[in-house]
Amino acid sequence: MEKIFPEDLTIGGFAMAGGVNVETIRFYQRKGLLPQPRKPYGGIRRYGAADVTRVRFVKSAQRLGFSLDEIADLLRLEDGTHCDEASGLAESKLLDVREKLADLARIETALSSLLSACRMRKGNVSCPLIASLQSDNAPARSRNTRQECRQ
Amino acid sequence: MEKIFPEDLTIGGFAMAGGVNVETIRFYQRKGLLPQPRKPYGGIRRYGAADVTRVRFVKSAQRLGFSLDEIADLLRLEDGTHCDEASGLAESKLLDVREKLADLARIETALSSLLSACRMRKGNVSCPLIASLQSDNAPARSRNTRQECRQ
DNA sequence: ATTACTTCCGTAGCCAAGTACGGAGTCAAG
DNA sequence: CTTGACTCCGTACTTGGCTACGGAAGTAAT
Repeated sequence: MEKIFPEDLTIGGFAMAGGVNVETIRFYQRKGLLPQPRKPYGGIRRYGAADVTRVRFVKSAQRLGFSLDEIADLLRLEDGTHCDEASGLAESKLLDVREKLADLARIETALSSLLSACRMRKGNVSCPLIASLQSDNAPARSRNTRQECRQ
Repeated sequence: MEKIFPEDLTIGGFAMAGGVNVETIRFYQRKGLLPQPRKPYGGIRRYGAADVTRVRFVKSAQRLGFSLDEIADLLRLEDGTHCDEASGLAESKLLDVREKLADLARIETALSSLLSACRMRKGNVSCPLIASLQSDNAPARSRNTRQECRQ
């Protein structure tokens, strides 16, 4: 009832399970994002659930704006490096992630308030989307910077 | 005391204020991400604070994993479109943003617990970074999927 | 008016991240 | 033991997002 394939996908099945295409798998192997499993003597390589997990992680992190190189860093954190080597990296990534969280949260607020305002059809609701990512540098006299949804 | 230039940057100053290079400004204009201000008769275009705000928004959204096309969508939300046309788009972007938030939050948790574990030098702390983005598809029998930091 | 610095505009080049291609080898079914 | 589908591997092409280049024209200081 759980999972039928425990450890023996070919690259085709692996790609499908990971939601990417075969060439992408090979590309990631070349970049070192995925390990290349031993080839059983002139034969065909096999892949398991851990590989699928890993490729999905790559794709998710990518949607969050990390580059493949940054993702490689993250993966090195998880893999067998010493904790003390890793922790500096982890720390900087953590700051990075927290900034992204804050920015996203601001966008979320802006979008959802925009939506609820539009839903109750008040007309002329303000659309503070762009302003949502301001935070630091304030233009102060916002004459023409604040725009309105045309009812 | 507030801002010295209210509305009259040349493209060079604009680019500098936005933290991008001049060519990027032009590129965004071609893509429709920035409006091209009227050219005052065979002369040179001027830009203001609102433009700077806008280009910064683009850069921030990009760091969050949005493509220029998606950002154009977001900008259309803010600009003069009808609320009712916009709200469908806003809704789907909101879902998108919320997924990203959740993923980022999971990464954040994983990173910070990794860090604090490493700091108190317990040795053999687990590195649940990859697992953090799992949520839906569980490989169930995690035999070799869970790895450890080598002390 | 000359000089030095921009701007303008079009076109071309660059890098990251894939995606496609083609020929040779492998493998399971019939 | 052939056929069809797949793998392997190298190389080449594509797309998105810039970045650089080059010549003409504007502009500011000397």
